[in-house]
Formats: sequence, structure tokens, C-alpha cells
Amino acid sequence: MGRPTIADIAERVGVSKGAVSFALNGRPGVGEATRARILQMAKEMNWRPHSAARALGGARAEAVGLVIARPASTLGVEPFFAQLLSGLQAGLSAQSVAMHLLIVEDVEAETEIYRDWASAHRVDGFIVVDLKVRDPRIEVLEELGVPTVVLGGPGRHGSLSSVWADDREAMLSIVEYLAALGHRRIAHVAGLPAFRHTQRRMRALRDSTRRLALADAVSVATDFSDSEGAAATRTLLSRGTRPTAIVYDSDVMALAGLGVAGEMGVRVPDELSIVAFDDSVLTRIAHPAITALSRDTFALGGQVAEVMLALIADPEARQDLKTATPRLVVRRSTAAPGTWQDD
Amino acid sequence: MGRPTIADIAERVGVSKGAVSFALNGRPGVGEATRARILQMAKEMNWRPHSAARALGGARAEAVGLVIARPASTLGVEPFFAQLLSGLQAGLSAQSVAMHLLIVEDVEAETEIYRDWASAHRVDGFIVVDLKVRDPRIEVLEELGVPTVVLGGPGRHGSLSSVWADDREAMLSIVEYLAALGHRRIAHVAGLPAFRHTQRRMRALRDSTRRLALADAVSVATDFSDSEGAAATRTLLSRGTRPTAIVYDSDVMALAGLGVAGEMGVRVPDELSIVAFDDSVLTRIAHPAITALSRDTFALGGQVAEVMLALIADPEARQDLKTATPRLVVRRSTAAPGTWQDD
DNA sequence: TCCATGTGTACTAGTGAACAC
DNA sequence: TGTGTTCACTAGTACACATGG
Repeated sequence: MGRPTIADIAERVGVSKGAVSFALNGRPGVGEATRARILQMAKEMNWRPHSAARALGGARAEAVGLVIARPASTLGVEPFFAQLLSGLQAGLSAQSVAMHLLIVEDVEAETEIYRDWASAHRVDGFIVVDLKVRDPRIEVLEELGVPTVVLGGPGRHGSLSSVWADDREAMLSIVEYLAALGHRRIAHVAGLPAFRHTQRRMRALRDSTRRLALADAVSVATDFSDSEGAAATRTLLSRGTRPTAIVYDSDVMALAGLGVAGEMGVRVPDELSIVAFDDSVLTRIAHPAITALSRDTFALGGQVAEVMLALIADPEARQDLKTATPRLVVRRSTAAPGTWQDD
Repeated sequence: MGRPTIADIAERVGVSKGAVSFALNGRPGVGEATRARILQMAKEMNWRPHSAARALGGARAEAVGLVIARPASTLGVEPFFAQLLSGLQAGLSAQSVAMHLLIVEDVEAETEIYRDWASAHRVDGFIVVDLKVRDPRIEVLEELGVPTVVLGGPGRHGSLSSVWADDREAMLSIVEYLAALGHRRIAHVAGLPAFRHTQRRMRALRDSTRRLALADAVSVATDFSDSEGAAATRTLLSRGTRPTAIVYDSDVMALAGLGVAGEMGVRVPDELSIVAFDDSVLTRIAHPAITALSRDTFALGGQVAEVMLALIADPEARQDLKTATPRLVVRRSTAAPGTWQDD
């Protein structure tokens, strides 16, 4: 005989399936003595609920879905993702909610999975990352009616809950700091232009140009990889009038940029200041250590988990949570531009 | 009306449920014309299979389980884990197999989850990491009869499949390299002593003492955290006769050790050689860059995924895969011990 | 009478509600 | 009224059997 079912228990105790179901779920409708006998027998037979059978009846899946449309390798390379994942896990595992994780090729495949998992009731909700400028996933998820938390914003996530950091404000704080140091030619090695937060950062820099009297404020788009980050840096440093400061959209790219500067004989921070838009062990141990915007991604994951769990418990409890504005951690990679600088 | 079921399709097309089931699963027993009409209607109604209902009948869950008994925060800190996870994903997602992930408190909770998920048929198999010296999980999983791949070995994983690296051989290669450089006092900042691979590394070092005429070969156990790695280094460097080389069981600890050396005024590599048992971006960008054992953890994850998928396809296809022996990548953190050294 | 094509019903594990003692 | 039974229901699979040419 395989695993015991409530029918097996019912037979052995000499009651009906219904009585066993009531007893095991702590509902009234069965006497204390019988309940005790049933519980005892269930324990003896090592009975466990069968989630598939429960799911048929519409019960919780005790899992949330995370589908990511990126090459799998980036997961391991980007500290941001690893941190987010562990923060999510920390929040979810407190309630023993598992995470159903899948990497797919593109956004089309991603929405297909949403439809599959939603109609099969494999998960109780979804977490959406990498919010795009015009994101087709939003309306699909709204249509499906499954609790969803979007990581990113503000706005453009329709009726779905969201957790977001103010990328505009963050970029402004970096640029203001650099301007205060005396920098006037600031470059920006950005991430994927399709991402909404990339756009917000680029616009924030552009908008600062006049207000802070910057001579130059160029954004270069990349795919977030260290190699494109390095290439962008090489291009920027090869120009006639170099930037005196570069802001990188990720710690990995900042590190790659630091390497390129060294290789080209450009001294950091004397000739070039470097700021990373993400803090991690990478920026701390670089040499020189890199000034970075500290975002506590682990905590971010925890907040997303919290909003998710609240939403599952009460689908009406829509939230729009703005996370604490990240603070700039100043390290050795930034300084006033060298006096030999013209401008 | 909610999501369409095969009964709905059957009604509209005017056939029985059975016919629809046959048609949708591409099995014989239904004519081509009828099959086409059914498929057409299914598409029109946007029908999708309900995995819970299928699971009741004993079908695949299309997911593998990964349960980890560690504080969630370590997931984000240790590059090893992030890399492994992404490698796993890369391998699994090729067949659209998802990963069911959960962090738990301890090994007892972990085995409970195994029992739960196995009897509820939530996953098609399990991946076990952090193999312990006497691991209670092994027999539980054998008893459950669910396809399982153990990451770690050799041996002590019973009848389960395994993928393992030869930690003994790896440690010997490091120690031999250091001995050849002239080091005679080699210390080892180890990981959790409960882990099987930690024990194998410690023993390998001890066994080398006589053969390589080492004056000293001490292992200090830690919990893999950077703080304990730093503390262990501080202790080792405060002793009367310092080691001239330290081997760290992880890149994070090696980096922490490098920091401590700097802080104590011990020059690396002139006065102290440092080797990490794990390679990653951390060791590459450290200053000086750290000599490390390169293990390609991403590929390791891919191999585990492959063995897992093969095992699910054919439960008899037990494998015991030894991965390529990692090679030592020599960087700037190792050199011959300073001439001012006695002995 | 053979065979392709379908039908009817039982079965998976558990929930829930009407009903009976 | 409290205690417990019976049966339908969830979505899909599987198999014995029926029907027709």
C-alpha cells in the first residue's frame, strides 16, 4: 500500500471520510473522543495532506511564483538578484510559503507561464521583476486576477501592488553630490534601456544638466554585463574631453569600469570619480573601495514578501510601498576633480 | 464561468470527456477530424491543463525541490550558492522544469518538508546540498523513493545519485603547491565541521603533514561567515609562530582574511600567502587578487540538473558523477615565504 | 468479425453541504 | 442539538465496453 489517505484512516477507525476530514482540519462536527482516535490513527499511519487533492478544491498552493526572463547566468553574477532572492525567501519561509522559480527565454514565454500556473493554481501569487517601459505582463496579470506584486515603479503597474524605490531621487542625490565636489562632466553607464528604472535614471541625469550647470551629462545604455560596462567605460575615457565622473547602474559594471580605468592609466579618484548604483561586497572590497548607493536589497526582498503575503491573505489589500530612499555610502573612489582639469 | 475544463470542451464539441482527453494528449482512439475540432475548440476557449488534477492521477509535477537549512542571508552572500542556483536553473529550464525552493530552520524541518512534498507529489525529485557527516536526510529520501541527487561525496549517500568534487584531491593540490613554494607552516580556515566536505579537506591537510614535512598544519573551524573567517585569521596571525600561508574554505572568508592581514600590517604575499577554495569575481578583483581553486559552480549546477532530469526520466538510472577536478588559478596572493622567515 | 472510433464510468484525495439518527 | 453519514464535486486519466461500417 502506498501513502495513506483519509479513506484508509476512516476505514481503520471505523468512521466516514467526512468525519476524518473534519477531525484533521479541526472543525466542529465530530466528538472529542472520535477526533482523538482519528488524530491518533493519522499519526500512526503517518498521514500527510495531499496538496494536489486540496488544490482541486481551491485551497492555497502555499507557493508564490517568480518567473524571470533573463539568461540564467546573470542570476549568479548579479549580487542584486541573489540578495533579492534571499530576502524573499527569508520573508516567505517564515510562513512556510515556498517559491516556484523558473527562468524563461523572453517575456512572451513568461506570460505563458503566468497563464499556466494561474489556471493550474500552482501558486497563490506572482512576483514580477524587471518592469519594462511598456510592460505587457501587467495586463495579463490583471486579467488573470492572481495576487501580484510588482517590483518597480512608481506607476505603470495598473491595479497591481508594487514595491518600489525612487530611482529618480536616488540619481539626483548622486549627481548633486558629484556636482558639489566640483564635477561638471558626468557620464552614466546605464542598464537595459527597456527597463523602466533605467529610463527614470537617465531622465533624472538629463534633467539635472541645467539646474546644476553641468557641461556634459551623457548616458550610455548597456545590457548590465561587466563586458558592456567595460566597453562603455573605454569609449567614454577615449573621448577628447573625458568625463571626470562616471555613474554606473550596477556594482558589477562599476567594478569593470574601475578595471578599465586602471588598464588605461586613468587614476581613480584623482582623474576619475566612480559611483555605483548598487552596494554589495563587491564595492566594499574593490581597490579603491567604490562609493555606492546602498539599497539593502535583502530588506527589499523581505518587503516584497510581506506585501505578497498580505495580498494573498486579503486580495483587496492592494499596496503601493515606497522603500526607504537609499543613502550614498562615500568611499575612496570619489573626490574633487583634479586641479589639472580645465573646464 | 471560470476557467474552461475538458468537460466544457466536450460539451461544446458534442463528444465525451474521454475523447477530449485523448485528443489533447495526442493519443490514438479518436479520429483526425474529431481531434482537429477538439483542438480548435480548446484553443478558442483558451484551455490549459490543470496540474493539480493531473497530479492526482500521478502525473509529473514538472518541478524539482530544493530545501535548504541555512539562514536565508547566506544565500545572497555566498557566490557559490547563487552560481549553483543559476546553473541548476539553466539546466532545468531547458526542459521547463521549475524549481520549488524553500529555506528552513534545521535538518529536522528539512526532512519534514521532504515527506510533505513527496507524499503530495509536489515535485518530481529532490536536490540535496550541504551533505553532513552523518546525514539523516539520506535514509529519509531513500525510504520515500523519490528521485534524488546529492551534491557531495564520494560515498555516504546510500543508493541516491550524486554529483561530487574530490575535495581531498583539491586540498592536496593546494598544499603541494604551497609546499613547493617553500611554505612549511600552513593553516586552514575551514567551514562548518558538520559538513562532510569540510572534514575531507581537514583530513587531507593533516595527512599531508608528514609527507610534505610540514612544521604545522592546523585547521580552524568556522561557520563560513566573513566575521568568523576574520576572527580565525586574527587568531592565527597573533600566534607566536605565524603560519606563512592560509587556505580558506570559501572566497568570502579569504577576502575577510585578506582584510585582517592588511589591518594587522601583515603584507600579502610577502609575509603571508592566501589561497581560497572557491573562485569567483570576489577573488579576481581583490587586491592583491587571490589565488583560488576554480570550480565552475555554474557548470556544477548544470550537471546536477542533468543527472536529476535523467533520474526523473528513468528512476533506475542512478548516477555517481565525479566532476572535473578543479584547477588552481594562481594570482598575486601567493609567493614563496619571505627570506626573513626562519626554518 | 474485425477494427477504428467513441462512450460511460470508476478512480485519484480531499472538501463541503444536505440530511439522518 | 450534537454527532456522524452520504454523496456530489473539483479536473483529468484510464479502461472496459459499445457502436457502426
